[in-house]
Amino acid sequence: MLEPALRADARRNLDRILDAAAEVFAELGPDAPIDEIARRAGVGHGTVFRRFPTKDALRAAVLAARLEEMVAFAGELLERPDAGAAFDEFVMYAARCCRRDRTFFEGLERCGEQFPDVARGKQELRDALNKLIRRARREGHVRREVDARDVGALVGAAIEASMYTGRPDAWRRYVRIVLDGLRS
Amino acid sequence: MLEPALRADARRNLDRILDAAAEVFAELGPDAPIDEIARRAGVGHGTVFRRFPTKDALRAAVLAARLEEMVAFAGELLERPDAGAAFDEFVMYAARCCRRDRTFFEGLERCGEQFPDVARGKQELRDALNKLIRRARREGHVRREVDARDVGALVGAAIEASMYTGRPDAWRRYVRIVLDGLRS
DNA sequence: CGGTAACCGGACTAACGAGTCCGGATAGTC
DNA sequence: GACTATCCGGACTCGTTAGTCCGGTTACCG
Repeated sequence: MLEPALRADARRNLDRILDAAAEVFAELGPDAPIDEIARRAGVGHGTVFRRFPTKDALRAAVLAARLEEMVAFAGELLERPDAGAAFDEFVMYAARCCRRDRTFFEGLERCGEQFPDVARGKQELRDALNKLIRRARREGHVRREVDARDVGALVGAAIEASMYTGRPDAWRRYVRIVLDGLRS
Repeated sequence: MLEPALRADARRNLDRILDAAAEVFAELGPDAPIDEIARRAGVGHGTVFRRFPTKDALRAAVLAARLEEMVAFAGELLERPDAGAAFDEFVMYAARCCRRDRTFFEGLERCGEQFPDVARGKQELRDALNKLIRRARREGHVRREVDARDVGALVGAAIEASMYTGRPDAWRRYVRIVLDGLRS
């Protein structure tokens, strides 16, 4: 980044804001009030708006960071010899991400193509996941017509489902049901 | 109901409000503004509030009506000889309901136990669905530990998922994947 | 240290949506 | 057709939240 080196206090506050935003969005969903984020970051809300012109921009920044992590992890899994296990592991990992942050999935859709970082992250994640799927398919571990979008959607759905039912521990079971369904 | 016979105009407006509410909630989600409902019903919003003291109450009325329909349909399916097919058909029917109205599932959770009509409808639906599941299980059509809550949540979530992905036509495929997963 | 550019926070505006209320209109009754 | 209980709609209040702005403060650099 070619930002002209943020002043030390500004840098610190920016980090705090990002952390707080991730936390608050995760807890309260994508419509969480900015004031709550500022409060938790120990900062006036004017400070939030100087860094991020709109709430959408802040959401996008949080999402982009998370996407980057996921892409990196998917890359690691592509090195694993057992394609089926790698696929399953990624799905479980993605499920945990969705679980930690119910904003994640909904946010991805909302941010549309408006934010280049998010758009790029989405594309990279899809590409990586598609590679995992193709490998797993060769081993008969995933049924034909399924692709990254489908898997993403269904996993997100399973997590939301486990929230809805008031059985937050059911998520593993639900993800496994979906994995079985994906097999054929 | 022992309401002392609504005046003709009042009755007409009440019906319009309920229709409009169902339509608007379906389109805009459970946070849809009351003003929009009033506008579509061709009525001032004061009129809406006289019938339903809060937005929650209006939502509850819409939900209760829908639940009643679903319970009736489940009852019919229990007469069918082929338990597996009946179960599948109910799931597809429920999916169509969720699809028509994205408020439906989320609304059910929000309305908690606050509204007796909704609570009763939920219970009746769960009971009926559990009967369908038990019958289907005897035919090996549904795996062990699954119950009505699980099925409802997974189906609802699968529908939402198909919306998110920007592939609104994928819902049949997703529901089928879930059904396969439920089989074992 | 002192000067200055950058930063901070909170008071402010504007928009929006839920719920209240009352003056005027209307349906039903005799 | 007139009377009255009921209903209607829109103007109003109130609370919430996104986004703006500026007076005061603080970190960096020489």
